[in-house]
Amino acid sequence: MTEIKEITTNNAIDQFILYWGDMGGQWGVNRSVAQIHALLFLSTKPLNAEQISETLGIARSNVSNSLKELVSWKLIRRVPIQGERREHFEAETDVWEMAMRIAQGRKEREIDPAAAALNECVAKAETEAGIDPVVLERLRDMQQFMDTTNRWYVQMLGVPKSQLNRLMKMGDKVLSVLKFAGKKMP
Amino acid sequence: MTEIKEITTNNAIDQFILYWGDMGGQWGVNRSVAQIHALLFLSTKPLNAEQISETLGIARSNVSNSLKELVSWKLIRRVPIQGERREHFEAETDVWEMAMRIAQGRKEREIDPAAAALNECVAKAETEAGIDPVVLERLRDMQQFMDTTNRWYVQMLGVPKSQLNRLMKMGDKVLSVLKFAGKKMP
DNA sequence: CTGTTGTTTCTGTATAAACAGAAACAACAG
DNA sequence: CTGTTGTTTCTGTTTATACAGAAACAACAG
Repeated sequence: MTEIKEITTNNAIDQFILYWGDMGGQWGVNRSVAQIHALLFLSTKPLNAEQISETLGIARSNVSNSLKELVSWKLIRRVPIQGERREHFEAETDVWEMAMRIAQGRKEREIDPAAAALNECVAKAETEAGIDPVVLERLRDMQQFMDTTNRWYVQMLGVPKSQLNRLMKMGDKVLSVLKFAGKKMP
Repeated sequence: MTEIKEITTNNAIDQFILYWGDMGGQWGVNRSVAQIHALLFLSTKPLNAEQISETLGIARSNVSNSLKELVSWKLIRRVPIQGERREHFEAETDVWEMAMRIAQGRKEREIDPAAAALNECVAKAETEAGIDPVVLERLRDMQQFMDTTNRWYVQMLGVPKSQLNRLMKMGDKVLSVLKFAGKKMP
């Protein structure tokens, strides 16, 4: 495994790590975390912090923190290796499982607090004198939307992967099966 | 409308703007953009850049740029006002429409490029000698997952709001209607 | 108890993003 | 043509985040 920080990156694995790295950046995840995840995702055997640090050219401490974060997301797990003192890690390789875990994490860390904040706002608006009814309505719409989305989200997280897969593959065909009125694209 | 940068923020509208502002921060959107969006979302009449700048205590230039970005996301639109020289703006207030626009924007700016990068990686891996078949398989799984998700996403974006709403409200009941085998939560 | 190995927390530095204010630009009225 | 009003782009500063390296800490072997 080469030092992937170098400019010359010609093999697919390194490129994937690089891409995944700054893709993470665009999301809330920082580069180190995303790169480590990518590395473990493509690794055929568990790796320890040392190896990761060397492979990616990331400081040992940084690796340690990033691993902790990835574990908390349940995207990787500690794996005890026979006759080895130090901890090894391997990634969840089932992509559906992965996606579910990420979705779960984002829900807890971002969506739920946002919903709570919104509820607070609506509650305050309701007791507040002199608030324009139109404004109140908009806040309520927003709240309701968030609520619906959230419920849906939770339920989907509970659906087994295989069924979810099938459901998504159906795409908008579900609509015709459910015999909803109206045409596609109004 | 008070200067919402102040610490004392007791009314619901300002609080919403504040929340929305750093909620945006957690997403890819910066605070200014999100705050302006929030302000317009709750405003009962179109506002011009000047008013926004004063209300939020954000530099005129910053407001201008943020407005441009919001327009590009189609979350707000320019509204000509009778007998007024300067441009006014109003927000899309239908929350479903709003969500669709955001989803659309994120797809174009983030998901599509990510998918393209991934395809490149897989292509490279396929021509590459000495790549572990397991690794190749993982990359392909990832690619396929992304593809499925993407297609689904596109199709859902084409579904009229009312139907989407109904669909989401059904939640996991769709599964039983579709008579999928297997139980919920394996 | 002391040396060794591995992990975590802390601290300063570098990097990138957001932002204000200024300058440049455009449209128009008189 | 010139002054006025509004908009956009540019530039330097501020602020937040990521990060490396050091220090502190823990577990254990001998």
